Amino acid sequence: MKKPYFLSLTIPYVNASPHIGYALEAVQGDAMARYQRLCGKDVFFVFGTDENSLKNVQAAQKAGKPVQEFVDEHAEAFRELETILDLSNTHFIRTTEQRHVDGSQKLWNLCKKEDIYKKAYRGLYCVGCEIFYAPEELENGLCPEHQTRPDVVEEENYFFRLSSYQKELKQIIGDGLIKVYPDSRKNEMLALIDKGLEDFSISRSLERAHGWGIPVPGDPSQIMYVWFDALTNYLTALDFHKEQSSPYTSYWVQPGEEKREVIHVLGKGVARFHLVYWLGMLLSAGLQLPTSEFIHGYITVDGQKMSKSLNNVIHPKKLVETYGIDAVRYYFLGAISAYQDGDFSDVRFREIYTSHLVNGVGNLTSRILSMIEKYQNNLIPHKADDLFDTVGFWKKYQEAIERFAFHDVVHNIQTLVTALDTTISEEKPWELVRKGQPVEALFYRLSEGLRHLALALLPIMPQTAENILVQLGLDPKKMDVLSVEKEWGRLEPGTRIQRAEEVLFPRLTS
RNA sequence: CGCGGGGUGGAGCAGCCAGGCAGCUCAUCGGGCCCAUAACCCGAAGGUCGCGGGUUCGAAUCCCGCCCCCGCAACCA
Repeated sequence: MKKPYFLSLTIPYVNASPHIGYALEAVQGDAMARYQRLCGKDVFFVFGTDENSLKNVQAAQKAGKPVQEFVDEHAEAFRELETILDLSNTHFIRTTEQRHVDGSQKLWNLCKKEDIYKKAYRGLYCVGCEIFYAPEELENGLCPEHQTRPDVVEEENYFFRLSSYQKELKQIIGDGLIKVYPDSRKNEMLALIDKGLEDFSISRSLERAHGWGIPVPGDPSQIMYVWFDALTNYLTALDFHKEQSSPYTSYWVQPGEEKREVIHVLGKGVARFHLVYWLGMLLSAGLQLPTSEFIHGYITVDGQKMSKSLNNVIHPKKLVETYGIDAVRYYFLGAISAYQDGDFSDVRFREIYTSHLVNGVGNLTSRILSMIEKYQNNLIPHKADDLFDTVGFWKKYQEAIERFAFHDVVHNIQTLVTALDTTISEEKPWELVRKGQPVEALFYRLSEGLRHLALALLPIMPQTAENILVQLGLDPKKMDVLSVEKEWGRLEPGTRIQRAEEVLFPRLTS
């Protein structure tokens, strides 16, 4: 039986169309999911949409549409990322689904009674924005958006007693019971916990929420506020609401499994909610915790933060239309550090596209295949030993990808590309052929090396990788697990290559 | 004294936690090759590793102080 592996992305608000920041997370999560699947695991990979927020209500009003209609349309735009970015997610969750409503209420009810209590919440509220402001956010005491004086509003809300879990959370994160990538985020969270955790509000009045959202169990005057209605998607996607066996049982609980694997992928902005609030909620409910959390940085555009006011927001759909899915995936995974903020610029994108993909992977593939075609009559010659230390290559590759260091993974792949290119230049097969000297061993090494390259590219650029495998005369559908495929010599002599007409990455014209 | 991240050849970054020849990608210059998508390979130039001090045989790396940039600043995801 395959080992279960759960991986989630965060769920974005649907009040705007998806930008490349979300695409970064989606591609990173997808690369990991594909890698784990390659390792033979049974991967439950979910993403979805956060539709309960007041922000969505406001956006719908602005668009002059009923809220449900509005979120339906926008959820679809996010779901489109599946095809736009070639995501391999197995599930999709919308927080307006009934199973999510049921599951969220179930989690609320499971929390210890003493952890949820009512308290007066008081704050500065702007009627125009319909949000509360912290005093320091105001400009001369006025709402920065509307230039009006916010009202002092007080209402009864439910609060979650996070303060009770301070010690436990510190231990869980500090002792590495939950692995946090990268380390710097772990330290940041520990520092945050050390400063003291305050209880947080988990509901809003029905009125203030415009009646939109999930009702608090047993109190119809209150609507759940973000934490219990959004973070819970990780459970409800697994049909947590069901009493009997469900994906929740097999992927989250995994009875009898020694080493559970439950992974959240998220952005730095929501780290504290996932590593503090969410864990606190799970602890209170007596449920098992995730096992790792990977926290990526944000994307800037030409060195600046993406924002509507700067009008520099980039949408993945357009990017993919221009450069192709795999080029976009490659940039996000290889040209940006997985652990820090990264920059996107058109100039750099084109630079990477040309040097790494056109001149690198693409050119190398046609180089090798055309020689097999020309000099070996399209047939893979007899086997020869490994010239490229693929054992060492895979060791580094796996070590890097398992800590989500996709930039290292891609760098490793580039090194293999260079090694293959260098070998060709040094061995000069065309010269050997002219002189009538043996070339079979060299061609086997090159084509088997190319197979390893394609294998390594599967999580990064799935379409390109499969394309190369097909050209090598292999069937990507009939692949074995990575531990078997990464052995040298899997490419059988006599295999007929199927060289494609089109080039892998066309050169940019302008 | 709020928190975090960053400041490394022209550009973008790795290296720092566990001190030991300053590395990668791109760009530039010179050479080679002709299998390949005018691609590829080799070589060269280019850096006071933000600044000042300290520890050490030895510091980009550890310690102290300072400057600059970017996020976040807690019921605002």
